[in-house]
Formats: sequence, structure tokens, C-alpha cells
Amino acid sequence: MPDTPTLRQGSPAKRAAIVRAALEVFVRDGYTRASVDAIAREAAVSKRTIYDYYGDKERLFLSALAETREAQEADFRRLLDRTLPGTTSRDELAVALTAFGRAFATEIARSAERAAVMRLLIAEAAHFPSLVRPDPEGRPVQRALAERLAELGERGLLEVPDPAEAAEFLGLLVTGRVDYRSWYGAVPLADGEIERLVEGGVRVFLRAYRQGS
Amino acid sequence: MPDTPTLRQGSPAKRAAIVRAALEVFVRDGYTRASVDAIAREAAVSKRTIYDYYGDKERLFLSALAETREAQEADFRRLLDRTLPGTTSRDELAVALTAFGRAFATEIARSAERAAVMRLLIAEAAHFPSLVRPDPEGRPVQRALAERLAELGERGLLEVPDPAEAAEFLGLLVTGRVDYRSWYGAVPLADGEIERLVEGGVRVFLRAYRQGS
DNA sequence: GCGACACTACACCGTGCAGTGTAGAAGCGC
DNA sequence: GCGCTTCTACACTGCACGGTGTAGTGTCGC
Repeated sequence: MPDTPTLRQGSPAKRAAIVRAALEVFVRDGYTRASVDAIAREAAVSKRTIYDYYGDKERLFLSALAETREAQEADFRRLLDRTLPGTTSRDELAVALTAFGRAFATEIARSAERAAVMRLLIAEAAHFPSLVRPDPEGRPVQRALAERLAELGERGLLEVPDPAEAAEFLGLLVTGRVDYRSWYGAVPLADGEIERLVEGGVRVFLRAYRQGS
Repeated sequence: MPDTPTLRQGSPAKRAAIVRAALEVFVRDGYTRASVDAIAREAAVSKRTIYDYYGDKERLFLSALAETREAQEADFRRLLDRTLPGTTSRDELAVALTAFGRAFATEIARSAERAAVMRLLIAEAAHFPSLVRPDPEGRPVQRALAERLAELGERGLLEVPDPAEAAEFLGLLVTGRVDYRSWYGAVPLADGEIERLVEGGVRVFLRAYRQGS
């Protein structure tokens, strides 16, 4: 019998500490450079415990990413409801879209975490096929945004024949230049710069998607 | 005296072979995973020779990237002149822009090299600060495209108050979704898919930048 | 007190890999 | 032929790191 190595269940608090430390170190150093010893130190936990909890470095990595992704998706939904509610009125539209874009991009560039995770995903996509989500429109973030845009379209504020596509472009226009210039968070950007880039992106989006353009 | 390790000049052909092999292995495996032995094997050269030529892994890496970048920039200029000449007429515009976008994105997604290099840069930007070009508008690719758009603007085909910004958006719209979905070349995309994504991007660009929109 | 479990500290193994040293073969100018 | 350089083949060092084994220290339920 190949006997499963029987990972330990352990306490949720400790799991959380490990996963948080792991993400921090992975994001900072990259997968290969990150050492399990460093993660253990960061989590204030013995290396042995990490192996008892997660088995090996790879599974720790995947767990950390999965957990973070879920948290980020939840964050995004909240952000979307806060800045771009379905009840947005016509003359609030540009302001609301800019607020949405700014909140989104600021989160990307300041918290550094979102973009950094993206950077990590891009770096490791080829080595961990399971990280690659097959259906691009299935990404919850895109889906939520598409639904919101569709609502705005039905109310006649925007002209969005293809909400999924429009959502992709909006995300791209708003965050693309920020990611491009900051190398997905590797290089810090000034706040004013971020704002300027975001506003430019929203302006282009509106020129392309405003009703009757 | 700290005596410089005196790198060997060597033959250009051998240098080229090493650099090409290095890029291939670095792109395939990433910087840390790539072993100098593997590069030597790939280049059909002894490991010692690589060290005599380049000193250490890091300098080899930087040389390979620098050389590739220059080549890609030259390629881009040629591509731009071929698909989007300054003499483009009004009714050729959409077709020419699409051709440009398609050629650009196809090169990105098919040759795999361009996107893969980008992936490598994103992955290593934080670890090799010298890779990060400080001036984002100084990237020759963006500059060349901006000049071309400015020409089209002056001839009244497009409305581009800020050509540098427009160039950035065009690049983003055309390649962004391809990069996004292919994880910068880590996942292959079907040709038809690429074409569809590119055309969508051009359509949005034109809606936003067409004269009198 | 006692057993069971969680955890740490620490020593340890194996391996992969950056980088070096060197002997010798191959080519070239003269 | 002779000396010089280039290059290879190969052995070797040092080190970092993934992963394991284990003895010992709490800590909790009973």
C-alpha cells in the first residue's frame, strides 16, 4: 500500500499564519528562490510543522495561491458594489467608473498584493498548469463586472452588445497601463500617476462604449 | 589589485549560439530553474566556454535579454512599416490597423518568443532592477507607434490629441487580451481566437479614436 | 498523574547547481 | 616545427535547499 502521508489537520490560526507567510515570501522571492525555511521563519513556525500541514513546497504554494485568489475575488465584488452600483445614474456614470477604476488600480498598485500575485501567476503559469484557469470568461472578477455593465446597458447608459468583452476591455484599459508601467507591482508608482492612468483608461472606455457614440 | 577576470572576446558566431541557447532555456525554465549546464548543452558548447565568455549566470542572462530586446525592437519597426505605413488612406485605415494588430499579436502568440520574453521580464523585474526601463514612453516600440499615429492624426484620419497615450492604448487593446488569456505565451491560443481578440481590440480603438466620434 | 497529541529544535541526508581548475586536443600564424 | 590561443572534457568544491527523523517540551482531556 502506498499509504497516504497523512497530513495533519492542525489549527486554522496556524494554517492561516503559514499561508500568509508563504504568500509573502513567494511573492517577494518567486517560487524557486523562496525557501521553506524562510517561510517558517516568517510564520514563526517550525519547518517541520509546515511539512506536517502541507506535505511539500508545491502544495503549500498552490494552497497559498488558491486561498488568496478566493479572498481577492470576494474583495473585488465588494469593491464593485461600493463604487459602481447597478443604480448608478447617467450623470454619475463617468465619476463612478473612474472611482471604480481608481479603487481597482490603487488596490493593484498600492496593496501590491494583487498585482504581485498576478506577477507570480504569470511567472509560474508554465510550470504549474493547474494554476491556469481554462475558461477566461469564467474568472469571477470578469463575470461580476460583465453583469454590472450589462445592467448599465439595459438601462441605456452604455452601449454594450457584448458585456463580457466590454468587461475585459474595461479591466484592461483601467489596469493595463498601471500593470505595464509598474511591472505588475515590481516597481512602485506615484499615486498621482496611477490616478492619471486610470482616468485616461476610463475616458477611452467611455468614448468607445458611451451610448450613441 | 582586484584584477578584472578578463572575459574572452571569442567569436561572434559562438557568442550568438550561446545567447540564443541561453534565451531559449531561460524562457522555458525561468532564471533560477535554468542551469548553465543545460544552456551549454543546448548551445553545443562547453560550460567553461560560457564562463569564459560571460563571467557568470547573471551577466549571461542580462546579455541574452538585451540582445533579444534590440532584435525585437528592430522587428517591430519593420512590422509597423509593412502593415501601417504613414501613407495609409482613410478607407484602408481599419483594415490596416487590423493587419497591424494581427501581425503584432500573432508574433506575440505564435513565435511565443516575444510574449515569453515579456513573461520572463515580469517574473524577474523585481530581482534585476536594471531590466526595468525607467521611462515608459521611452520604449522604442511605443515611440515608433506614437509617431505613426501622430501622422495619421495630422492627416485627419484619427483624433489623437496625445499620440503617446493613444499608442499605449492601441498596444494594450490589441495585445492585452491575447497576453491575458495566454498568460504571456505560457498557454497556446488558437489562431482564430487570436484574430478575433485582435479585431475586437482594433474595433474599440477605432470607436474611441476615429475622427469625429 | 497519564496518555495522546501538537509543536519545536536540531541534526541530518541527498541532490542539484554555480563556479573553478586543469590537462590536453585542435587550429592558426609564422 | 613552435608557440599561442581557443575550446572541450571532466573532475571537483562549496553551498543552498527540499525533505526527513527524532528527542524533548508543552498542553489538553480525563
